[in-house]
Amino acid sequence: MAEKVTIATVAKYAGVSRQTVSNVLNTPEVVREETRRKVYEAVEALGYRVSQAARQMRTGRSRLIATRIESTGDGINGSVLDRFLHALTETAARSGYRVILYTAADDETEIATYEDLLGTYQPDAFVLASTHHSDTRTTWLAERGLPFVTFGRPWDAPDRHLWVDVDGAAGTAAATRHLLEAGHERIGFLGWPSGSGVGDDRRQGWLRAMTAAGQDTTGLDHACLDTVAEAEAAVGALLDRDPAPTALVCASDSLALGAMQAARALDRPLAVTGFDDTPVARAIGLTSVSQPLEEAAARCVRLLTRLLDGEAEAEEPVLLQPSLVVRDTT
Amino acid sequence: MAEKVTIATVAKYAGVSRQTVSNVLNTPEVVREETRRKVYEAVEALGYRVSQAARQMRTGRSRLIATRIESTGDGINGSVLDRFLHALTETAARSGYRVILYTAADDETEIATYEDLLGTYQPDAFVLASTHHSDTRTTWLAERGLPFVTFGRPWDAPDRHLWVDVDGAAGTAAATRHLLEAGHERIGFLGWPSGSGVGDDRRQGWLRAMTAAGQDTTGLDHACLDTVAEAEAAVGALLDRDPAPTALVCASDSLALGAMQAARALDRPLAVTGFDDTPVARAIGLTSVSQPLEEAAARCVRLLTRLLDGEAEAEEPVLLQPSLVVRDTT
DNA sequence: TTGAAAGCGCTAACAT
DNA sequence: ATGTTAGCGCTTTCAA
Repeated sequence: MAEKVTIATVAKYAGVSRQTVSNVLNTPEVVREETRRKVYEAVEALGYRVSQAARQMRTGRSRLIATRIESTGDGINGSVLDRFLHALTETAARSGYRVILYTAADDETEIATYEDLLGTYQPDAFVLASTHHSDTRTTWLAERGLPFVTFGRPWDAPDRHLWVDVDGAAGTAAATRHLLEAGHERIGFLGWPSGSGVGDDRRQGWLRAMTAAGQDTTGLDHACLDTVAEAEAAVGALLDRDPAPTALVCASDSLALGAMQAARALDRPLAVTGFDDTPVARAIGLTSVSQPLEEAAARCVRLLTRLLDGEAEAEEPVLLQPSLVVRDTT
Repeated sequence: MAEKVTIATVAKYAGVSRQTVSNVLNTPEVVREETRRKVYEAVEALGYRVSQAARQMRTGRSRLIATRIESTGDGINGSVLDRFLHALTETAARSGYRVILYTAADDETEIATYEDLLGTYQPDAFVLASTHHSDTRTTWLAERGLPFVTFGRPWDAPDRHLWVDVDGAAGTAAATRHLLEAGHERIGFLGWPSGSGVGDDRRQGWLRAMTAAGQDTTGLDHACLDTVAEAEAAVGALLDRDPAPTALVCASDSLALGAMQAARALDRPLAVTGFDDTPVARAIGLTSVSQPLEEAAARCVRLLTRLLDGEAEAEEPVLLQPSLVVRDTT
C-alpha cells in the first residue's frame, strides 16, 4: 500500500513550502517558472492528487454535479435520458466535475433530496431533466440561489434560469415535410394527450408544417398514452375510418412502433416517423427525429461552469436543432 | 440564505458539547436517553446534516460508491445496465451511500480512472459490471486491497472476490424447455461468437436442456454479432437450409428481434425467445428471460456494506435465478 | 515570489 | 456520561 501523498510530501520532495505547491496547482501564473516545473515534477513522481474533501473544506466547493437517474418506465424512450447521462458524465469529467446520482419519484421527494444532498455532499450544481408544467423544483432551487441548469425548457415561463433544450417542433416539422415530399397528403399526428410541454411542442411542429403546405388537418390529430399497446389500439381504430391517413408523424418511437404494428396487422400501408431515434428505431428501420444529446450535455456543462465561475452574465438558454434520420423509403 | 448549521450550532442549541452531538449521531447507545432526545430535537429544529467532507477528513470514508456508466452501444441490451444503475442508486442511498459516475472506453483507461478517483474523491468502493475474460480491473483492485463487487462473475476463476450474477444458463434452459413443451423439436440457438463468458454460459443452458430432452443439437448452434441486422441476415440464411429449425433461443433481445424479422420477411413460422426482457421485447410481445436487476443491485450493496464494515467473512458470491416472461403463444 | 499561520467541520483518543 | 484536545489536507489571509 502506497503512503498517503499530501501536499506536504510534494513540498518536501520539491524543496518548497506547502503553500507554493498549492499556488502552482491553483494559480500557476503567480509562481516562478522554475519552481513551477520542480513542483510539477514532484507531483508527477509521487502521483499526487488533491483531496477533494480537504479542498472542499476550505473552498466550499465539491466539484460534484447532482442529477437524477430515472426509472426507465416504458423504456423505449427512457434510453434517451440514459444517453444524456452518459454524455453528461463524460463532459463533466473533462471540466473536472463528477456526477453524483439520486433517484426520486416526484418533485416533492426530489426537493427533499436536494436538502439532504446540499447538507451532506454539497454538490456545486444540479442538472434537471424532464421539466414539466408547474415544475416546483426549479422555483425551489432558484429561490435559494442554487446553481442549476435544466435539460428541457421551462414550460410555464416565469422562471428565468438557464436551460438547454432541443427544438421538438422543428423535429416533427422536418418529419412532416419529409412525408409531404414523399407525396403524402393526409398526414396524421399521433401524440400524447395535450397538457405536456414536450408533447404539445411536437404537435405544433406537425401542425405548422401541414399548414405551411396548405394541408387541412381536421380529424388528423390523435393522442394516446405513450405505450406501444395504446398506440396499436388507437391506430387500429384510426385506419378503419374513411378517409384514413396514409402517413403518421409520431411523438415518440414507442407510438411509432405501435402504429407500424397496427398497420401491418391490418395489412394497410402506412408511413410512420418516430421521435428520439432510439435503438428500436434503428433496429426496425424507422425514420426518426434524433436529438443531439452529446451536444446538449456539453452545453449544460458549459452553462454550469460559467455559472459556478460567476461568468454567466452573457450566457443564454440554448435551443438545439434535432436532425431527421431517414431510414425507410416511404 | 440560511446560516450554516454545524455540529457546534446543534451543540449550543441542545446545551451539550460538540462531542456529545457527534456521539449521538455515530454511537447513540453511549449517550443517556434524555441527552440523546435533546440532541435529536436540535438536529430536527435546525435541519442539521453532517458534512461529508469534514467527516471524510477524519474517518477517511466518503460514503461514495463509484461505478461506470456505459455507452449504450447497440442500445437494446444497454438498457439492462441502466436499470441496474437505477436500482443501485436507490438501494445504495438507503444504506447511506451515493453513486458517483465515471466513463471509460476500456479496462486500461478505467484503471487510470480508479487512480484518479481514489486520489481525489476517494470512493469507498467500486461496482464493476460487464466482467469479461482476462479482466484486468479486478486484479488491479484486488492487489491493492480495494473494496469492490462485480455484477457478473469472474470468468477466469483466479480471482477470489465477491460478486453477484444471474444464472444465464438457467435462463436459456428455461426458454428451451418452454419451447420443447410447446411441441418444438428442432430448436436452434442463436448466440454470440464463442469466447465471451456470458454468451457461452447462455449457450450451455440451451445445450443442457436439449440434451436432457434427448434432442440432437447438430447444426443447430449458430452465432453472430449482437446486432439486429446481423441476426436478420444469419437467420435468413438459416431458414433456407433443410431441415430448418422451428424455434430459436436467442442470447439477447437484439438477436431475437432480428430473427423474428427474418422469419416474417420470409413468411416462415419461427418461435423465438430473447434475453433480458428489454422494452423491445415488451413492445413486440417477445418471450424473454428476465434478470432480477433490483435484487442484483441490492445484493451488491449488501456485499459492499459488509465488506466496508469488515464483516464480509461469512459473505459469499450470489447467483440469482432469472425468470422467463412468456408473451406469445408459440 | 515565497512562507507561516489559521481554520474549514468533524471525530478518535483521551480526560474528567 | 460528557467534555477537551488535536488534527485530517487543503487554501486564504497576511507577512517576509
